[in-house]
Amino acid sequence: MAASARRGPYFCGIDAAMDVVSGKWKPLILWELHDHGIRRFAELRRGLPGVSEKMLVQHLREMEEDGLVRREVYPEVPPKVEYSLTEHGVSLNAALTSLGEWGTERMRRIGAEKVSVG
Amino acid sequence: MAASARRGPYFCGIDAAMDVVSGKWKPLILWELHDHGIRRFAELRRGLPGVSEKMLVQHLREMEEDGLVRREVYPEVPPKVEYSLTEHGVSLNAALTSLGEWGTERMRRIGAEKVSVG
DNA sequence: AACCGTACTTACCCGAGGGTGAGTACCCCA
DNA sequence: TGGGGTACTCACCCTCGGGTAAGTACGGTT
Repeated sequence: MAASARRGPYFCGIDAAMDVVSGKWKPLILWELHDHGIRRFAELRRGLPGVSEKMLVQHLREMEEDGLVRREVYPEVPPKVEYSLTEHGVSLNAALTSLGEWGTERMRRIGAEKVSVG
Repeated sequence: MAASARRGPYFCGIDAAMDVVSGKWKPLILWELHDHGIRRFAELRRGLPGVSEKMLVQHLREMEEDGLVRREVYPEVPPKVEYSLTEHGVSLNAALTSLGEWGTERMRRIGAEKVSVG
């Protein structure tokens, strides 16, 4: 508890949306889940080069709380947990596409590099 | 110097766009300038309830560096500085509208309050 | 018996982002 | 003469987001 002071009050819609997406890895998680449909914890970890397990768990939990991500646990002996997007997660992703295009255009403009997976 | 480690490398376009918008007041500044066209420093300060002068200057400078904001100084005796959006600022604002709509919808869903201007 | 892989939790630490409050130079107005 | 308005700068402080590293319970592999 005392985890987050989220859920407003907000200045505007942008503010409310940013609250949910702010976090170093959240847009990437969103994209990864949108791209693959369903991902297990370790798959996500491998898909986000550089993320720590702590942050991945933490972000996933917050996104679950915010209704963006669905978490399904299989009570098997080697643990198995599957993550996927809810309809709200999907629609958020859609709302982010134009921003993504703007960012891509900006990267082109300023000649920024992409992070390499190494 | 040593001001910002911005300008990538980025994971993706979202990342590049978020870099430019991340900052407590930046989306609000963007909106305020889009809404009024041209604003002076003190007008912006009054338009963003709660912002400190330090943060306002700092954000405006970064947004100027990032090519979002145009800063015009009039060498008058009571200082006069006018801020407005560049074409990149305008297009970023446009790219943010769908996100803003998503956020507004989310506020409605969770029943979040708006910040009151007092 | 030792080690890897699953999906985490816990404790600790650091730097940056942001807030507070003061100072600056000049003018206008009461 | 003093207070308010213009647009800032500077120094200090403090929270918190994020990183590192270790521990956990269980089984399959070598």
